[in-house]
Amino acid sequence: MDITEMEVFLVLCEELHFGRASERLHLPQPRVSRLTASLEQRVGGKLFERSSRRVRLTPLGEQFRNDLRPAYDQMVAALAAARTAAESTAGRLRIGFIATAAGEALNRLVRAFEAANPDCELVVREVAIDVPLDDLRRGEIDVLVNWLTFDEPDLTLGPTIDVQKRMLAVAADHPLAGRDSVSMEELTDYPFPEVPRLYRASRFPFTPSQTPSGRPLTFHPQVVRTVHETISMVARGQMVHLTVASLSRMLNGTGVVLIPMRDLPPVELGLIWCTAHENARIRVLARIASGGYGGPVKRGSNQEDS
Amino acid sequence: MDITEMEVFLVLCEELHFGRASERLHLPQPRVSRLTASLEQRVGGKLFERSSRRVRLTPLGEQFRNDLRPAYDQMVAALAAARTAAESTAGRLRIGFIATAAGEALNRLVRAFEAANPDCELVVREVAIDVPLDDLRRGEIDVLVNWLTFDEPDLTLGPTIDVQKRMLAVAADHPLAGRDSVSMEELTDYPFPEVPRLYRASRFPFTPSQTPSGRPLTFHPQVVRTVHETISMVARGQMVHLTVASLSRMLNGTGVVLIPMRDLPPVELGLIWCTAHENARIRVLARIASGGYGGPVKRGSNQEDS
DNA sequence: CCGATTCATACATTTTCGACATCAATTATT
DNA sequence: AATAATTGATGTCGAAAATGTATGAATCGG
Repeated sequence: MDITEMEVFLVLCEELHFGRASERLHLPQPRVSRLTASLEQRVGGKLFERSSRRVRLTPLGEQFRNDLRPAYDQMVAALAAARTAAESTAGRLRIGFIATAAGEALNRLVRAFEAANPDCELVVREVAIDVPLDDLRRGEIDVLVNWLTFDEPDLTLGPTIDVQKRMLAVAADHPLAGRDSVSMEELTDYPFPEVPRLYRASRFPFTPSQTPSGRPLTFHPQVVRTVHETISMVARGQMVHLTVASLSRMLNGTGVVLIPMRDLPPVELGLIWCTAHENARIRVLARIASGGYGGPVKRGSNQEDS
Repeated sequence: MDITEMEVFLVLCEELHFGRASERLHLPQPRVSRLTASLEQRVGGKLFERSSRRVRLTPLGEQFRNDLRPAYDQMVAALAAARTAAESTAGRLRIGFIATAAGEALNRLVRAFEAANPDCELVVREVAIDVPLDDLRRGEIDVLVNWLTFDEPDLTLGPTIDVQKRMLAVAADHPLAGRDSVSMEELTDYPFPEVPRLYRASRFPFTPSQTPSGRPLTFHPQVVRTVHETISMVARGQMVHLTVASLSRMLNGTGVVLIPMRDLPPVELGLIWCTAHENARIRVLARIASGGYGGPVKRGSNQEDS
């Protein structure tokens, strides 16, 4: 079954003239002859009744045209739809973010994208902090806004949209509460929330498992799932938490305060997506996000830690 | 747009394994790889997310599959239906016959065909004596049962199903009525019904326009359209008519009698169809009709006048 | 009877296809 | 942690198929 044969057949059905059909198809006329003959052999009967002076459909040809025409149109439409889906921004883009990542940087990005791509339906939703990549891999979201600390082989680390200084969250009545800054070395005896495996096995641990000098940290046995659970635990003095400066937004009246970390570099907030699921919408979002900083960064290419 | 690419794509969608897909498609595995890559380039985006260990559809691939699958199935079905229509006897076969051709030979043929091809709906109807080929060419009938006296370029003269001796129909009180036989040479002064052009420009005139010795016949100015009109005119002595022996069936009580023609060869009754519209049903009918006499005879090949 | 139009065919060239060997990446095994 | 096995991608070469140009054959109008 050859698609060219069918295209020739369908055009010839309309033109009923080999010469005109060949012009419409941008094919030499002998080819129209041969392809028609070939299709007739494939079908097993004459499709056209033709002399050098007149071309008409046979009953068989008419039946075949009636059956084939809608199928062919549908096939062309399917290809066109796929091309559109691949190349146009029209469609839907689902952005997932972890609670801590919500902030002005994300809002700016979303607004800029919406303004530039009114034909794209944008869905922005929060994803669980402990399993954000699952949503990405299952295709429930298209892009994840998270700390760029992973190095997964199937993911692309996109542009950075924000950089956050590292802070320690402690209860207001914690011994460290009044300090101007804190070093990791001082934290070995305070329990941290257990870090999901994902954040441990990273190119850049969001929460290190030991201090720069190599001493292990202490981890609280209880699993916390959301940032609010963590804040609650910290407020009650059950644990301390390594977080980012922007968390202050959420701390009003919680009895939790932030202290700058002296020996932890800032973390980058950025876009992450499945390399295989990349599409025009994602590329455009990444381009907008990167602003003047260049295009998306594939895994492996070392992104600079500011 | 290449059909092989799509077949590979659809099979790969099911197998999600290049090796198994290549087996099912009877293609070498490298070709499956290349064709998939080619389709992806055509579409403009990745259709599969693949590592050496796992193959999965991307969202784009899934959409494309959902769109393409029904179109492809429909296309395959269209081709299958056409092949069936071309090669199977299932369907409808419309046989047209002229009134004079009705008789045992036609009945036998119809019964034999019906018995052998119960899946074929047979329609047998009478067609006008003056324009039988129009019905054939317009596709209102598939096969015509008529005297094999034509030589039209677009028609196939099929097998003979009956041979009829030539008779002259005259009124019972006609001067020739009592004769054992008549010669053409005796008929120059009796008016014949006007012969449709079709029957004049033949390889073998059903009604000659002159006697064997070259003397012209006389034709009645009035046009007769059916055999019954002719019988009526003959009965009233308005004309004589060159016909066949089997017409006697219709003459009971009409006051018309038949006299054998001495110097006119018998005519063959046979099948005629549009060469371009030939199909399995027609071929089978022709084979049954020809009995032991061989297959259908194409125009040009001189059929023996018995 | 002649010329114009139109569909079919012949042949040289280019392209594609199939088979094989091999590479690169990933995972299971030891 | 090192190794073997599996799997998809890539390179190459001879064979086969498709393609384009030129030409032939049939029909119709004048």
